[in-house]
Amino acid sequence: MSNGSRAASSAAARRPARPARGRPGTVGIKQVAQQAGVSPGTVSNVLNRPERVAATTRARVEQAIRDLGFVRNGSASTLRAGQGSTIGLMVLDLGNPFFTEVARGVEDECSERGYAVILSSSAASPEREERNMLMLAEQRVRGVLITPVDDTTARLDRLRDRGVEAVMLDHIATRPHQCAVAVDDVAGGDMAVTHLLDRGARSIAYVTGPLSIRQCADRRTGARRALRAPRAAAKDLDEAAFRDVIMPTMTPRDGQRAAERLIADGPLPDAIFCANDLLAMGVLRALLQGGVNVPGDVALIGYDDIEFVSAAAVPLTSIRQPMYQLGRIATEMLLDECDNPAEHTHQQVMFQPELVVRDSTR
Amino acid sequence: MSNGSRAASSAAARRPARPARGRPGTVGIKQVAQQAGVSPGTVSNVLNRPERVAATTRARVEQAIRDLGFVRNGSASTLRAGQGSTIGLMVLDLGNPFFTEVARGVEDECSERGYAVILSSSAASPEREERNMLMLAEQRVRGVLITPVDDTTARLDRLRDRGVEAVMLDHIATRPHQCAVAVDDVAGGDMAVTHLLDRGARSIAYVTGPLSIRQCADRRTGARRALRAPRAAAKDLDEAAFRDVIMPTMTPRDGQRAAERLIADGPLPDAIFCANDLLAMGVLRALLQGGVNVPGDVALIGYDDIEFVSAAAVPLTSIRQPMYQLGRIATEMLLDECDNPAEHTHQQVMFQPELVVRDSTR
DNA sequence: CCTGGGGGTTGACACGTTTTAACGGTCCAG
DNA sequence: CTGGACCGTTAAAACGTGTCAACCCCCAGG
Repeated sequence: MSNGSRAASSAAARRPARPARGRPGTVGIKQVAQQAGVSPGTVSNVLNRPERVAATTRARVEQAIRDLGFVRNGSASTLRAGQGSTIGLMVLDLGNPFFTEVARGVEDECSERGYAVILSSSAASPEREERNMLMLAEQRVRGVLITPVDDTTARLDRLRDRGVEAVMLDHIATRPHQCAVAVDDVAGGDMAVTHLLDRGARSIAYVTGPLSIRQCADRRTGARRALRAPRAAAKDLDEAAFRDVIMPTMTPRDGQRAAERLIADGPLPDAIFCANDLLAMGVLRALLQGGVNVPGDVALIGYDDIEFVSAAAVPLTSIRQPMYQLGRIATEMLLDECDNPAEHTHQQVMFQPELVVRDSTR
Repeated sequence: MSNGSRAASSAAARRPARPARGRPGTVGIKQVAQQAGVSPGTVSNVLNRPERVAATTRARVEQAIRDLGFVRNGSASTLRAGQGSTIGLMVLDLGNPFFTEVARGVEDECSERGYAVILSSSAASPEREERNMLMLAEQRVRGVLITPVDDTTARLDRLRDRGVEAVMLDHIATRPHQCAVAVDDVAGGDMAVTHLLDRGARSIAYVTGPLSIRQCADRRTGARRALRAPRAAAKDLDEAAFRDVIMPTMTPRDGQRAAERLIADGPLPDAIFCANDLLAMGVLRALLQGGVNVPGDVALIGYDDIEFVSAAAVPLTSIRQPMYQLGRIATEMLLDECDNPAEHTHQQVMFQPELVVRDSTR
């Protein structure tokens, strides 16, 4: 479908015979030892506990390492040590900017601490999640950061019995002996609707994806909570002022259709709250095309605060989630758990979202 | 900065003592063999060449594997075999939707073929690239997909000498004995400007990032080529109709500033070509705010065709790059090179971009 | 001069798997 | 009845590193 036509300018050169210097990777700890005139054990010490070896010897070994271009064999280390220095990251959907930002945080933290990240996407399929989890287990990852596709608790417990720690991402832990990092979606929904009420809205539509998605449901719960709060009661408002528009998916196109439906169905609400910035951008477009003034006639607020909403025709107010931080903190917790499991206490960190006000509600 | 306040609801449960079933991961091929009443070698055969072992024996072994929850130790396999089944993916910037899409393609292809992906970001820093490359080498990856931060050819050659194959992503190979996959940016620039000319534009501004970025420079080259083409000459146009607006970075904010400058500087061009959709969205916003009609007064075209441009106030025409395909094909080429290096021919595949016309040039 | 001690280094073994040559058993053909 | 071929299985030797007990040497103290 979207594949550009491929023009192979493949003049293509036959691979030249491998350089004569022998099979690659043959430079091991032994060769280094020989070159430096020490025993293999000493080389290993230089690599892992440099303080135990005399400065002059160390220098000699390090020189030999450089001369020979030695690179430590991670498999052998891992095999011998019983544990490696890689972690697994299993996300729901690589196409979603949310997970991309999380991944960025994870990668940065790992890179700084000398860990490697094995990336894996379940693409929301339990089978694929299962398959990739097995692969991670085979790789003997130190731990796993996972956004579970459904209730994966049983699988995670099995993993942990095998020594693979896990931290759940953007998901509440169902068991106490489990780390989890999430953002408070109920608070986010509350925050959004409270803001709309403060701006004078007296009727609100909630444009969302399926309520079977936890995030959509939680944000809705928060929204309705805001309508029961004293602040709303003082204005003589209640949940009757609230209306759902449920779409099957959460793309801009869905948002557009939702707004068209709202326009067709009769009197517009004062404000629209979208479960997602992509939906919000679609809604915005339909409203503008329909001659509706934003925020004059209808105020609009999205969720996630992805980069692009500030560049929309009317910059969108949104609820910001600390996505990058989410990744970093989760990684920190996981590595802490790995490094000293003895005194590690399982935590369930809940981040608070943040309201970012822009023109669409001003 | 952007970290939501963290509210640790860390009632936190002390980790329960490890289940008594002994150290985890202790289930090896030996235990399976004992349980099934065969020798370790047979278990290995069941795992790797099932056809060589009698059906009944195989069933017995498989049952034992299930009963014990055995998971093959990848490190040991890799150590013994001398090569594993992971590849490295080194991108320039995980925040860029372009690389995200590429990564999605890579991950899908690998997942299907049973490979694991180690994700790594150089964040445009040569030091970090070097550091992470070392890590990949230690992991004994089968090969590397890399978007080089600068001229990394020397490093890549060293890698290849150690048996790590490499395919360059979105970059032209400088040596023939090297695989590379890229998109033809010159053609893309040509395509964009040709389209603008066809629509009747007689003066064009090119809003771009630094021309030291290859992509920006190539697209510009293509744009100017279009102005020298017969089609342009027939309309009595030449390169004088072309103007650069160079910004330090390529965010929506930069685009906005660029457009403001164009408005301030005097007569607007008939059309604006942006090196990037993010820039284009900023330009669009500034134009609309300034009361400029798009496409009536000024036509606008972006580059990349990221998902959001179709949801902009005026849906943007853009040049689509087959990002997902780029990742898949590159992975295919790399794995092919790994699987039979003997008869592998190095290819340099150049994808052709595609024009996607929307309202902003209609 | 002898002894004790300690820092520095050594060498052998273990990690879990794959591989290969050798082995025993079975069946068929001579 | 016997020799050989074939099939399935086995035992043992690697892969490259980390660990640890033992060892060597040199020096300080007796």
